[in-house]
Amino acid sequence: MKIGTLASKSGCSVQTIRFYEKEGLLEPPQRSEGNFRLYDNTALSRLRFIKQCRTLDLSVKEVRELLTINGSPDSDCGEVCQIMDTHIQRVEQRLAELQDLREQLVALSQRCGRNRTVERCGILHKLHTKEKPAEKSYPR
Amino acid sequence: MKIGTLASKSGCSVQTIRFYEKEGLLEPPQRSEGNFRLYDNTALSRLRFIKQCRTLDLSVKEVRELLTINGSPDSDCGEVCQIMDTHIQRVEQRLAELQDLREQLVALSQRCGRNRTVERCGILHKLHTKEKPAEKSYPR
DNA sequence: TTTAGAATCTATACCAACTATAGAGTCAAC
DNA sequence: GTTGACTCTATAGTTGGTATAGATTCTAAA
Repeated sequence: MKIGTLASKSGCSVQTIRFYEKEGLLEPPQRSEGNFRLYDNTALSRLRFIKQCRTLDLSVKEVRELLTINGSPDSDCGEVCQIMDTHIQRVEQRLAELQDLREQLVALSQRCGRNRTVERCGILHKLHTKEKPAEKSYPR
Repeated sequence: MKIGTLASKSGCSVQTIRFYEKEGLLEPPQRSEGNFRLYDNTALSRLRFIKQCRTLDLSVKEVRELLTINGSPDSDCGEVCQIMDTHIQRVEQRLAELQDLREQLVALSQRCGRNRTVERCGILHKLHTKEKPAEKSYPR
């Protein structure tokens, strides 16, 4: 099948498929006489695996690692578990940060009784607070 | 004060300050004879305001809007409230997505009893599931 | 058979919000 | 006068794609 067919079967865009190839997630496929990429069902499976991983927010690098590990079926799967655990921790940390952020935002939002002048807006006032805010990081 | 001093007083890096200037958040400051940027306390306040907003994950564009609004103290603050409300909704949506994601990841992680071969790893097996996953978006 | 349109190709630029580097210039102290 | 800290501009890199441009290739109707 050509790239457009693979795209609709996988739910990835054509550009994304080419991008994954460039990133080494998909192997360079065969080419037709006219230089069109030709895929088989193995490629489709692999692409679905990749998409599944990306839906779970694993990075492209992690997906690449998982694919490599997957290529040696007899080694043990410790690295897989490791990657997942690390990822879960990342997600949980971000979750905590966002919950905290949400609270701050809601509290801030309530400081304005609405329909005030800019000069008297409680939100802007609070944002102008001089305190050096505590160091917090919201990466990515 | 020079840019390094402003950086340590504000908690922003020197490069970030120059970046904010390029992005129109900070006005181009005076320059010394040797072409060094020279800031006053007004610039420091403004930068702290910007940092506060960024800590709350408002986009640079939104911060620029807030700064503009802030420049006309007599107009009403409806736009401010609007920006905050929209932002809160965004944060809440992302929060919901992440919670869902976390559940999926934990469930997936539990499928491997650890110390298996790659071939028998429940995580990898599940990731290879052929089902076309439901459309979900985790933007940004 | 011609020809229009769809699909594909490569290469490049763009997004956000910085961070990092190179190579040059400025300034203070010893 | 020279070392070293600081600053300057300009450019590239980060992540995971998306969006072009311009050239080919293929397909289907006239």
